[in-house]
Amino acid sequence: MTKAISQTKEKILEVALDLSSRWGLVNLSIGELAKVVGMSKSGLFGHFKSKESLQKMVLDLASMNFVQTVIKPSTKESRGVPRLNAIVENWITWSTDKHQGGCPIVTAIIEFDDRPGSLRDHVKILQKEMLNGFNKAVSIAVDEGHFKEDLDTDQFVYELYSYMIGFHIFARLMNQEKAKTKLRKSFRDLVARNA
Amino acid sequence: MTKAISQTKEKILEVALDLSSRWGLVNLSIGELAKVVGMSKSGLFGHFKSKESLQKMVLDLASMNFVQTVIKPSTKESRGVPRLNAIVENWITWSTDKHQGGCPIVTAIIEFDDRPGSLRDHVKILQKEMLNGFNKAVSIAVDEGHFKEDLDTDQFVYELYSYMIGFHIFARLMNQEKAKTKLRKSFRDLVARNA
DNA sequence: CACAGGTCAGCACGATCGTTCGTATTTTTT
DNA sequence: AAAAAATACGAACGATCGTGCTGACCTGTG
Repeated sequence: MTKAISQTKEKILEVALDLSSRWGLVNLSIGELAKVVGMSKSGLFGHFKSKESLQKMVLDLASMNFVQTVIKPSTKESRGVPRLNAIVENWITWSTDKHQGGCPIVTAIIEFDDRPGSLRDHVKILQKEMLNGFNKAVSIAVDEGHFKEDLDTDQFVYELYSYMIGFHIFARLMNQEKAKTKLRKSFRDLVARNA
Repeated sequence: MTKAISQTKEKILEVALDLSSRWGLVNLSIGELAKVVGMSKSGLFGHFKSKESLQKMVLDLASMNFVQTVIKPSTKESRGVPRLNAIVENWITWSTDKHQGGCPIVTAIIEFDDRPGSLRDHVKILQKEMLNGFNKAVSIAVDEGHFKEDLDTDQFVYELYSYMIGFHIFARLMNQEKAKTKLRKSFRDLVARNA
């Protein structure tokens, strides 16, 4: 399905991801990217047939990294609340330490929420996948008896997701040290009130 | 304190605000803006001495509009929870109907959260003012006896704010019709569990 | 050894960026 | 009415944008 990616291309995408986490995917410049990577603009461009294709690949790398950092480790925790808790903790790490500019997907979400085109569609799909994953994790917690039987999982996910985005802003823009505490408390309460 | 603003300048800023709600403040182009307004690039530019000054004024207009649309009408409601409820309802209107691209400040927050400079500082100040206002409104509700005496108002504001941002994303990117219902339910629960 | 394919640099393209300048026209002040 | 200030324009600036073309170098297959 997924073809092998050359070393150079991989290197380029990593740098591009880091840059776009800070400056956004829209403003990612090929010239600037080439300068940072240390190769010529046209040489770099040759790896992607268009800027849009580059952006899409950056987006996919971001998604892969997100799954690798936030989702996958959580599956090693036991089903239900512990697993949800791991997602929250991994999100804190991901959002704080993994990129210079925080979660690159959050940036993309806001950039593309009113920018029609194939990239918006792609972001939307990735986001829907993530929300579906959250939904499933919450459903598992219901099955495990951690939450009440008639839990509105969509509502639960909306609240959890909102807390996570809120954390991004409080921690990054407002530089609030206490953002982690706030997110953790919000999560504990969310779990408690739906048990 | 604030000097009068000419009609042309006002018109320019209104268009600029609408454009930037869709495409962001960073990507707001003076040439494109001039085209939409219907005047020359240099003529428009003359009103502002730099792009940064233009962006700052757009930001201030956004802030003024936000206060006018979301905050000020809420003060006509009775103190405490009704007033908070009005803020949420006005936010839904503001975020959905007032601009082509949703709340322009949300866009700016994400754009500038990792982009050092005077604009970031400005966004941060505006946001801090807003959060302080929220905090005060919540404190009033405590005084009115709507919430428990020992309420952690910072935590309350964090959760409320997160729900509002979450609404922006669910409604705009995900086009979820049910976003309004979700935000309203979240707010009702937030109020109930802190009463 | 020849040849094909891929990788990369150099150069150039048209477009657009923010900004400056000089100038004509209008408005305000004296 | 004369002088000063504000307003808007067209043209041009250097820089950078995404993209295409050409050719050198490298690698591996026949």
